[in-house]
Amino acid sequence: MNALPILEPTMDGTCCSPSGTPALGAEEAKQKALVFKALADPNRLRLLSIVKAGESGEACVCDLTGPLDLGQPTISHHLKILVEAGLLHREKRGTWAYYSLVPGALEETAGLLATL
Amino acid sequence: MNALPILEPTMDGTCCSPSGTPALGAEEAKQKALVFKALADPNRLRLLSIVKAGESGEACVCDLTGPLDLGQPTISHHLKILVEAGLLHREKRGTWAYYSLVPGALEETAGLLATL
DNA sequence: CTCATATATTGATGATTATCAATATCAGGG
DNA sequence: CCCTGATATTGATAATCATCAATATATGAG
Repeated sequence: MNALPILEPTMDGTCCSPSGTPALGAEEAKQKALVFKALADPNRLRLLSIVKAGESGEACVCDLTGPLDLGQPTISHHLKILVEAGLLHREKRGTWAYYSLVPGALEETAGLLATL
Repeated sequence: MNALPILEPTMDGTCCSPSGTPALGAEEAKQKALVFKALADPNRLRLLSIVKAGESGEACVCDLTGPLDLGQPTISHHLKILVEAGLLHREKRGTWAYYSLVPGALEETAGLLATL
């Protein structure tokens, strides 16, 4: 029920994949796939993009329901997936929930491709 | 029925997304999501990894059915998806089909994250 | 041509997912 | 306390997807 530390150290025994990575193990692959799963939806990519493009670096749900042609519950659902993937950070201020990019998360995800 | 040139120039009117990208359009997001969809499966990540790790930089289907616990038709199916996403290249030599990484494809995909 | 082997395609099935409508929670104002 | 507005959760449904069994295609050997 809580966010998985997907982008945290792999914690499956081996630390940091010993440079000359031979091939991807089943468990490791499953972890990495989770992040790409979160990115595998056009609307979620647009959500990330809008959050990133914003002046303040953050956006509330109400800023996001407009551009995308989706209902509010669906937006909330997508945002939750992005948070659980470790890509977005959620901060509740008053009635509003503000979402912002987790610093370095996109770069780290790009790095996953280099270490395949 | 043929491979989509997903990683080719965007060809949706605007060329090269004018540096200060404001936000991701619906069409653009759909295209980018296709590549991440291809990466959003653990077994496909492992296939990419094995192909990449191979000495010769290529692998035939018979090299891939072993490590993954999947039937041959399923492997073929996953490979097709990776080819259509522009990540793998397929070359038929005799009875065998050799798959290799499309040069620069992974780097280009990593770049997609930077230009969200 | 016939056979054996490697790969691809088809069709079916169970699992996952995206979406919405309805409802719940939660904070602030009166 | 009650109301309003913002966001989250639940339950249902349609679509997509991963997998397999069966079959098809294609290539080289004899």
